[in-house]
Amino acid sequence: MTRASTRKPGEAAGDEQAAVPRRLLEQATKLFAKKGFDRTSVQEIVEAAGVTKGAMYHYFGSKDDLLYEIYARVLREQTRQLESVASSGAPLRERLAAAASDVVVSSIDNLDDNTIFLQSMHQLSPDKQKAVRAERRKYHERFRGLVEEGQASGEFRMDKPADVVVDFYFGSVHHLGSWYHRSGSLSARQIGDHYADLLLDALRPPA
Amino acid sequence: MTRASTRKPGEAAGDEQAAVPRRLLEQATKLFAKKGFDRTSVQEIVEAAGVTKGAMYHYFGSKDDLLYEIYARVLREQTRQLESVASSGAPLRERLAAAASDVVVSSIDNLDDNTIFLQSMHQLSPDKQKAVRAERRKYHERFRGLVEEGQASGEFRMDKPADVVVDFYFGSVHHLGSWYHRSGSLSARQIGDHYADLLLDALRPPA
DNA sequence: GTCGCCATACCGACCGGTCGGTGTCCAAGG
DNA sequence: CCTTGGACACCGACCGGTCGGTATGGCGAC
Repeated sequence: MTRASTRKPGEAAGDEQAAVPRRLLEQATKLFAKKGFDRTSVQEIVEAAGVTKGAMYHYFGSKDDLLYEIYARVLREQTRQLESVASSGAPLRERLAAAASDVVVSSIDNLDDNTIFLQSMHQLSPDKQKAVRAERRKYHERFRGLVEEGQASGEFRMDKPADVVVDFYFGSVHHLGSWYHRSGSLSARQIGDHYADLLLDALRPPA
Repeated sequence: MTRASTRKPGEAAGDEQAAVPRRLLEQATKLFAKKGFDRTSVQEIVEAAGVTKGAMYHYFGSKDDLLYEIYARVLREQTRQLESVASSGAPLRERLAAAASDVVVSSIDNLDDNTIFLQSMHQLSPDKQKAVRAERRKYHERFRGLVEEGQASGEFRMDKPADVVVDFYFGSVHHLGSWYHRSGSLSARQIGDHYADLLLDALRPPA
């Protein structure tokens, strides 16, 4: 009954039939963002992905694993992007502005992941939660390094601790999902640039 | 077995034996903040409060109601505080700075409520969620009014939409719970003043 | 008596995870 | 060429346990 089955397992199958693990992750992301982790049953996920529980527990050890994989994917991508921007040869202010704007744009592009991050992280098992926090911490530290660099060079004000500034900014970023809607009049890039402006201007030395 | 029961219901009972609804709300707040709404069973709440499910369902219609009451209490208090600060006769910048700093301090004083707000709002029934959002919206609009007032008078930059600025700032505030710890070296008021400074300085007209 | 307040016992729904089995493909043996 | 066997991918019925909510009854105050 399975059509087009002359396909190597694990192989990408054009753009019609995605691999099962990917479909699972994709649907789980949507459902977790819409109803929350605890309110989404494994049954719902597998139905949305068009498979059965057997398939899911074949690829993932638990429902927790599913959530963890979603996090890990997002974190890897954001860290990669930050590293690439932060280590370019551009002037500091430009690098910080680009990093600040980019993280907004990518957060909006993947609003679902962002929402899940916000709402469901504390529902992970303690050890996996620790792993996520560690990765996240590395990201924040890299970003903080940029702020400190500007403070050391005198470009930025020094009367605000860099870590407070970083938490201040990422609070704003993480909360995008609670108010941003595609139907709004501002594009993701516009929001990103506004946010980056606000951050950079808040960092100007006081008059 | 209930001692000291010669007490009018609804009456405050010294400082030893709080009223049952209050105890329920108090313990529910702690547990929701620690484990999340869905992970906290009604059984755990009533045990922590020293009563049984019969008592809880006598005072509250559902587990949802408990959560809703917690929200409503916080929102009433924050709105009251903002109104009082915003309508004083002080200069605009002082009023906005006070409002911005106060909301940080009160968010830190009640970190549990703040955490719950962040994590569990979407688990309310749709109509109650709507009620909470409406109240919250009123709060944001009042705050935005201050920003717009400063833009109209030329004190603040006009190239950033006021609602973006407000969402930017409250994102930061809502996320305090995810990083602030009492053990840190900064007091609630210090954080509040830093945040208010960052907001006010970000609003300075660009050079 | 009856009314507010609460305890106890219990129900039905549902959920994450398991487990024995099935269909398919490929490689080796004859 | 056909057979065998076993690795892989997946199915779906089922289980133990938990949870929100309810029905009933008791008890003290008026």
